[in-house]
Order: sequence, then C-alpha cells, then structure tokens
Amino acid sequence: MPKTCMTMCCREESPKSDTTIDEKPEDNLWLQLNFTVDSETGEHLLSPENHISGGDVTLDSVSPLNSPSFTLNETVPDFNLDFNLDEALKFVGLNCSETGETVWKPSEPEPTSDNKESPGKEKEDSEDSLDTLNDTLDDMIQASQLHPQHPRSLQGRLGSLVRGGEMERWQEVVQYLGLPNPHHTQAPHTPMAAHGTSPTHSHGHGPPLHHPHALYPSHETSPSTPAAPVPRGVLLNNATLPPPMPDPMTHNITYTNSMGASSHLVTSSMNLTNSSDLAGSDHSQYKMEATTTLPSEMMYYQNTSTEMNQTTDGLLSSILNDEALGLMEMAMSDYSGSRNQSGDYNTGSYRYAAEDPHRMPSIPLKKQHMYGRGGAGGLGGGSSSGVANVGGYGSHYPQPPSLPVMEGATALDPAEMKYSCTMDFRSQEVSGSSVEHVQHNHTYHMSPEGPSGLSRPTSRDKQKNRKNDSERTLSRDEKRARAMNLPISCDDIINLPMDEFNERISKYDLTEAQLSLIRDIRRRGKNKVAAQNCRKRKLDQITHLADEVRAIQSRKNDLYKEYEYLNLERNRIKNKFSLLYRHIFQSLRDPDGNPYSPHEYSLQQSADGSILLVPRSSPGHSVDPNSGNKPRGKDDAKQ
DNA sequence: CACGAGTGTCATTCA
DNA sequence: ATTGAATGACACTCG
Repeated sequence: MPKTCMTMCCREESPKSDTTIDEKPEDNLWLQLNFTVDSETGEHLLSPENHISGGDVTLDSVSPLNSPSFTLNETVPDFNLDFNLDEALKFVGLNCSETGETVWKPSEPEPTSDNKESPGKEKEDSEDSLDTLNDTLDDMIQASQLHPQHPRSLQGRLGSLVRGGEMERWQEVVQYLGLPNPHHTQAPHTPMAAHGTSPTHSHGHGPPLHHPHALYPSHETSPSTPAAPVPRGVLLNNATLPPPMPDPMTHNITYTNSMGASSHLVTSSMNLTNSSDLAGSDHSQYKMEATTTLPSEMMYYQNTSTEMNQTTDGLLSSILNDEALGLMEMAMSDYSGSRNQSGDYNTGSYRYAAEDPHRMPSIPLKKQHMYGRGGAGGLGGGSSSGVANVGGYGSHYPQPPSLPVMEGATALDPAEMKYSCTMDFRSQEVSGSSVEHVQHNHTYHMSPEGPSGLSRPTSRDKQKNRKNDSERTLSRDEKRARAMNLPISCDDIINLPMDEFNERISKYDLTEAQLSLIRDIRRRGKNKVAAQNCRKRKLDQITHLADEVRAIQSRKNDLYKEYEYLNLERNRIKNKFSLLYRHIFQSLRDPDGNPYSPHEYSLQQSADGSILLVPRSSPGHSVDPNSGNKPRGKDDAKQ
C-alpha cells in the first residue's frame, strides 16, 4: 500500500473495546477522509488528493470540522492547524531542546551495584513506571474528555507531524520516550493497554515501557531501517516508532559500559597504579626521593663518621670495655659473615671453612639465628667466652683494635666465632676446642649497641647509660667499622661511587677482614636505603590507592544522583509524551465521526516520518503490502 | 605481656 | 661477572 498513509479499518474491525476513552460519535473525523478500499485487502486507501507531498505521507486532511481541504502534511495557513512538534511539545509543556540534550541513563536503580539484577529490576521498574503512566493516562483521558480539544486543531497538529523535519524531532521524542514497539508489544501508552483489553496482547497492561524489547522495534522491523518493509504507513504505534535511542536495556548495557568506563576509569586508574606503570612512575619518583634521601643518609653517615673520626683512640679507650670487646667481636663476626656472604654473592652457596681457612663453616648467616643465640645462649658466657676465645686479642681489647690484632683474630677464625652463635650450628657442634669456641662465642649477638640483641646484660645498660648520645646513634656497622679501625667512613663506604670507592680502598693496605667489612657495610648501607625507599614507596602506593578509592566512591555517588535525576526526567517526559499521544489520538475520527479505539489502533511513524493510524490487530504491522495484512493505516485520517 | 609500627638485615631477582 | 635497586621475609626494638 504505497500510498496509504493512515489507513482506516476501523469500521470493519472496530471492536469497540472497553477503552476509557470517550469515543464520541460526533468526533468521528475520519468520515471526512477521502479513501478507497483495497479490493484485495479490504484496506482503506486514501485518495490521492489526500496524500501528502511526495506521496509518502498519508495523513491528509482530517478535518474535524469537515474541512476536506485540510491537509496535515502542509503547513496550514490557519495557525491553529499548523501543528508541529514544537507546538506539540509545547502543548504538553515539553521542551524539545531538553530532550535532545538529555543523556540517557540506565534505568537501574542502583547502577553501580549489581548489574545482574538490572534486568529484573528494570522490568519491575518498567512495570511500575507503566502503571504509573497508565494511571496518568487515565487521568489525562478523563481530563481530555472533560476538555476536548478542538478536533481540527488537533488534526492540524497531527498533520504537522508529518513534515519531515518535524518528524525527525517527533522521532527523537519518541525515541527519547522509549515508546514500545508494536511489533513486539502492544501500545503502551494507551489507556486501553492499561486495561488490558487489547486482543493482541496478553499483558494486562501495555508493554513495559522500560522493557528494552518493548520499547524498540527489532532490527528487522525497525522503521528507521530503510530496508524495512514498511512502505507508507508505518504504524505510529508506539512500538514501531523508530528507536534509534537505546532502550533501557541498552542503557543498562551502556550504563554497564559506562560503568565499564567507570571501571575502565578505575581500570585506568588501576593501570596507573599498575605495577608496571606505577612502578615506572614511582621509580623515578622514588629515585628522586632516594636521591633526596641520600643526603640525609649521607648526613647521617657524615655525622657518625665525623663522630667516629673524633673518637679515634680516645673514644675507643673511653668505651673500650666489655662493649668494646663486643664491638671487636662483632667486627670479626662481620668479617667472617661478610666472607660467608661473599661466598653467597659469588657462588650463591655457602662456603665452608674447609675450603678457606678464613671462611667459617657455611652456616646461614641469618641474623635472627645469631640473635636468637644471643638471647638464649648465655650472654655472659658467650661474651666472656668470646673474649676468652679471642685470646690475645682479648688482651688487647682495652686498646683500639689494630690490624695485627685482627689478623690474630682471623687466625682464630672469626667465622667460627660468629657462627658459633647459631643454635643450629652449636647443636651440630659436638666437640673440639674450636667448636667450643664457636659455641661460646656470642659476641655478635652481644654487641652492646647492637639493636638486635635480644637479651642485654645489665652491664650493657649501664654502659649504655654512660655513653653519650652521639655514641648511641652509632649504627652497628659504624661500630664495627670503628672496631675494625677502618680508614674510610661508613658514609663514604656506602655512598661513594664504585670507582671512587675502589680508589679509596686501594689507597689503604686493608686486611681481608676489613675489606669484607667494608663490602658488607656498603651493601647493608645501600640496602638499608633501598628498604627505606621501598617502604616509603609502599606507603605512598597505599595512600594513593586509598585516595583513588575515595575519589571513585565519590564519583559513584555523583553518578547515581545523576542517574536518579535523569530517570525522573525521563519519566516526566514520557508522561508528557503520553499526554500528547493520547491527545492526538483522541482527535482522530473515523469517517463516521467516531473516535478510534486505542485498543484497536495506534499511531505509528514510518521511516519517512509519516504518521499512520494502524490497527493493532495487524501482526505484520502493515509491512507487507502484498499480504492481506496491509496496515489498515489511516492515512490522513480525517477529523 | 601482647601488639603494632618502625627498622635493619638477608636472600633473591632483575637490570 | 659485578654492582645496585627493589622487594619479600624475618627478626628485633620500642612505645
């Protein structure tokens, strides 16, 4: 039915339903239509003169005032008849500009929550909204009955809708309002639907307005699709209105996507915090921090080294008591430990004293073990034994330790001294003088200043009290360095570049023990800074992540508020559109002057923008001109 | 005395 | 092969 715009089929199949719309016979404007009945299909075809420009539009003069000359497609001179979408919207108090700019949001109540629930909740929401809408429609219908619009005026408005530009806007409105697709569901906004009288629909009420599939036509039947077999009269039925706009479900999806975007945002942010990125950024950051930290470190070591330089023999002599002995032993232990560690670095496995006389038995140098020993292994005994073991060395301990002394100590195998502290090792040691020495050598643990010493002799506390603050600030390595009489400050040892460091070392004739201690001090010093930076970085990451969490939560709340607002706005506009739709529909009259039943007819819009009055009973939606289901479109229904 | 934070150190990996 | 950075894990100290 190429030429049919709004077919009339009301007479034959006008099963007056129990619509709430007051169908007044005198309002039957369709009687004024010029139409022909298709002999094959029985459809009523509008007369050519009723067709609108281009032959596409069908809504012709439907003059409620029996004005045959009235055409809907053309701008009617009469202002009252010149109906366009803007006017229509104004009629219902709807601003088009608003709709165009409105951003669709998912209809989910809780967008950020479970999306899984969205379909169900969506449906519920839709139903609720539909009920509300139907109620509103009922009210509007009643109001309309009380205050019927001038048929002609309405007709004019309707006719104006046919105009291309206006139709686009109409479509926009329709899309925006998410009118249901008659191909899938019944007309939603009609009161009839609310009454569930539509024979073609099982639902008591119209299709859920929010139902994704109800709101928009399928792809196959989408009027917006050029290939859609909807020739002239596309049902203006809400269902068939082109739905370029995503339906709620789509919105849900979109929303989900948006959440995905949000999560993508999160993901992005997460990427920011991603190990790689973050690490990368942080690296530089922390490298800078490290550099900035270094000065303090350097300061620290500088101060301590200065102190150490100031101490020299005098200081040593002042502190060289049992604590000094501990330092000596600690240094020796470090030496042996460093040797052992060197073995670790070089070979990745511990070396045994058998391989190198200067290397202690390969016992893991786990400090905790040594400290554990110290605590358990009789401090006094260990300490004293250690001193005793040092032998001649011990006799020198009132004096600053000297290399010769250390040599002597090394001869005594400080490694054994150190590792004798380990419980495991001691348990393994069965007998032997050397073993005994090891067993009783707890000097490392006993290091008076050692922060790791589990148990401290009371004498140590006394010594501690005696010592000044500067002495207390000495680190173990500094004490070791002092004990070993290292010519290089710990600060330099740790922070000097490798070249300069080697150059400095080469200047002195250092013993193996001293070199080992220097290497250990350097390694530990750098690792200490690295650990500090690492921890600082970790804290910063945690802080950053916490900030991100707060920011995302805030955005989530904002989005939800926006969603609620848009949802309300959508419902508001939808109600207004329903009012407009009903208003227009009530203005249509069949040739007998009777109003069309919303149960049986619906307004639909074709792809070209023409508005048709199509019977709901037609399952094919007037898509097949050759079939008997030609839409009984009401082209230009006369009013 | 238990607990948590801070720290030092070791072991390991990677560049 | 050496060195340093980074980091997990452990032990210790301290409030």
